[in-house]
This record gives sequence, C-alpha cells and structure tokens, in this order.
Amino acid sequence: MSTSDRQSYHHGDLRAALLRSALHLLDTDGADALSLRAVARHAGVSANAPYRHYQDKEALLAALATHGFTELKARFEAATDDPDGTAASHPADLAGTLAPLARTTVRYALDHPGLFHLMFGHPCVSHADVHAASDAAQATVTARIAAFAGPEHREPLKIGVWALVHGLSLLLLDGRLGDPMPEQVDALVDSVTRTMIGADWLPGATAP
Amino acid sequence: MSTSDRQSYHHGDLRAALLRSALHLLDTDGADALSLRAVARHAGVSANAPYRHYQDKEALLAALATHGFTELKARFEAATDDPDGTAASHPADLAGTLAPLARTTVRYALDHPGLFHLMFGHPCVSHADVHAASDAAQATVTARIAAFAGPEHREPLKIGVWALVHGLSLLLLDGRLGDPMPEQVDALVDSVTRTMIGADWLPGATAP
DNA sequence: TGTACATCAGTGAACGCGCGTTCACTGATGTAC
DNA sequence: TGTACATCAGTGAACGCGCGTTCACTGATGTAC
Repeated sequence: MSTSDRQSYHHGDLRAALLRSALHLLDTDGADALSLRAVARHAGVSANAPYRHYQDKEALLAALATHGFTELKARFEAATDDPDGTAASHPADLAGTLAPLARTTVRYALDHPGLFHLMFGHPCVSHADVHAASDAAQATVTARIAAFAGPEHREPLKIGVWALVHGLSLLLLDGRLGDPMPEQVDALVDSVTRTMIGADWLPGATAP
Repeated sequence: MSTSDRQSYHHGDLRAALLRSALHLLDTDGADALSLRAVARHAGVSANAPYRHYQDKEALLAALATHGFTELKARFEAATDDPDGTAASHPADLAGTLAPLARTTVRYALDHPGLFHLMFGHPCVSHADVHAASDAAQATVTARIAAFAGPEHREPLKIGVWALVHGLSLLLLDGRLGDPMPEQVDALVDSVTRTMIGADWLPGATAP
C-alpha cells in the first residue's frame, strides 16, 4: 500500500493519499513523530511533493484535525440515530443518552490515538476549519444535554461531560487505567458515566 | 538567573540547577520543545554536562515528572489540611471535599502547563520513580473518596473524578474553554464539580 | 486528426538547523602520607 | 603543613541524524488552432 501501484509520473489524487498516509502514521507512530517527510515517504512520493497540496506542515495537520472532528461528529450521530439531535430520543434519562456518546468518544480515541492527541493537544486548532469542525461535533452533544437539563445546569453540565469523557479517553490512551479489552472499556465508560452523572439536580429526581 | 553567578569550574549543584532550568523551560516553551541542550544552555553549562547527572534525556524527564507528582501531592495535602487523609474532614458532602482538590489540580495544570503535559502525556511515566510518585498523589484523593462512597461506587467514582479533573485541566490548558481569569477558573471548577458529583447514590441522599 | 505550447504536478539535490550523544580532554577537589 | 596523585565534574569539538523548506528542473496533461 505504501509504495503503491503508481506507475505514472502524476499521482492522481495525492492530496487524499497524503491524508490517508498521515492518518496511518499518526496512529502507528504517534502524533509527535509525524513528519511531513515521513508522510511523503509513506505515500511513495518525493519529500517536497506535499507542498503542491498543502502550504506547509501546519496546513496538513489542520486538515487532519478537521477530518477527525468531522468523523467524530458522524459517529455521534450514528450512535444515537437521531441526526439532528432535536427530538427527544428513547432513553428517558440523561445518563442513558450520554453513555453512547461517551462510549463513541472513548472508542474513537482508542482507535485513533495519534489523531486524538492532535485534535485536542495541538495549537493547529486555531485554524478556522478545525474550529468549525470541532464546534459542529460539540454541538451534537450539547443538543442532547439541552433536551434534559434546565438552563441553569446546562453550561456546567456540558463542560463537565466533555471534560469527563475527554479525561477518560486520555487516561485510557496513556495506559493509566490498565490495559482493558474493548468490551471492558465499554463497561468502564458506562459505569463511570452513570456514576458521575448523578441526576439529583433533575426536577423531582431522587435516589434510584 | 540563566548564565548565573557561577565563577568556578565546578558548579556546586548542577543536578538541582538542571531540574530548575528544565522546569522553567517546560512551562515557558512547552513540553515538546524541551531539549537537553536547551536545558544545559539555560543552566549556563556545556551541552554534555547533564550526562554527569542524568543517564540520558529520558532520565531527566522522569525526574521532572516525579517532581511534579510529589509537589502535586503536597498541594493536595495542603488543600485539605488533613495530611493522612483518614479523618473525616469538615465538609459534610463529597463534592465539598473534592472541590478543593479539583481546584488544586486545575491550578497546578495552569501554573505548570508543560510539566502537566509531561506528567500525563509522556511514556516516561513507565519509570518506577514516576509511577510511585504518581500513585502516592492519587492515593491522597482516593482516601477522601473512600471516606464517603460505599465500596460499590468507589472505583467508578475514583476514575470519574480523576477523569473529570484531568479533562478539565487539559481543556483549560488548550484554551478550549476560553481564557478565563484565575478566579473565574476556580468558580468554573467548583460549579462543574458540584454539578457532576451528583450525590444521589449516597445512602439517603435526595434532591437538594 | 495533428501539432505547438502553456500549465500542472511531480523529481532530486541542496540549504541550514537543532538535536542526542560520544570522545578525548582538563581544571578543581580532596585525600594519603 | 606541604606535596603527589586519584577522582570527580566540567569543557569543546565532533558524529550522524532527520527535519522543514526552497531551488531549478522535467515529464505528463490538456487545450487552441
């Protein structure tokens, strides 16, 4: 796949190929190890060919992060089968609604560790495209929360959920919670989410 | 301070000076930018002098991370005035107990962004020293939780709190929650912590 | 249908850089007698 | 108290490396006539 089936001088769709190579290397070698030269090498192309398609390294990184957020958003929507997020979906409680989203995020992080690090730990986030894609993904989650929480809890809850899921992903990624199997991960995320999202501030909610 | 008051060939305590320089650079230029050469340069010493005190770069990083965890633990203890963590301290609810610890962590992250990244995002964590210091810090928090939560909630709650605080720190660090002033940060952490640590699973707890 | 030519998307060599690490060295320190 | 010498903690130069980026180039493509 790397030094691929390219027989002509022109590549065809090098832009997309570079993105693919970069994603591969990102998750193989880690975000810190990603170099433009390595990406070109993996795509079977000379070291400066990428400059035909991306202004510089930053631009490629921004494209990668944007891709990540877009894909994450799509997974959020797939996870809830409720694309616009406005209709109240079947689970009656907030934890039941958020758990699949939490699972989706954590899984994405574990599937794409390098990309996840890039998405959340890199200054290239200041790019307008990245920001837009990130906001869109976040909005998907926010919409779910809005349907459940009263306005005075919406903001801290939104931040809290985001932080919780984010932290969980990174702790798992860094191996700080051991090295659980995928289904153990799901169970862990579920139990943590349900424990943390105590519903006591919901109107009329009490102990289980 | 950098090319310091050193007039003799021998330095005196280069080991400590290197650590100090590294900490400074870490929080000034970021964890990714930290190089052994830069540390030596900042300490006013030749590029290979550090090798007299640390086997290689990894060893220095491990020392830094260890330092970070040790200091964090001290701050935890200072924050609760309850050094051994066994006696039930004055706040009657879990959120009241954990909020100061959450604040402490987030503040530490914001005070030492580079070090925090190193502590939580770097493979040097596998060093035994680092592990020990990290566990010790974590135990301080765990002890507080154990005093409040029943055994069946202890584990997910422990992980959840850790993830929440960790995520909050990193989101703030990456500028993803805007650029709040220190006291706004404290207020944010408090409100998120209290919202997220719903006490509904506490025996007999109900809505406020 | 055939040819001239502009444009596009690659190549290969080179640039300067900072890095981690090793080498043979040398100045300062402290200990034995 | 004075001197010889081992040991320690630095120096400065050099190594090979991979990086991002620029340069002048060339092969392929497509369009005008």
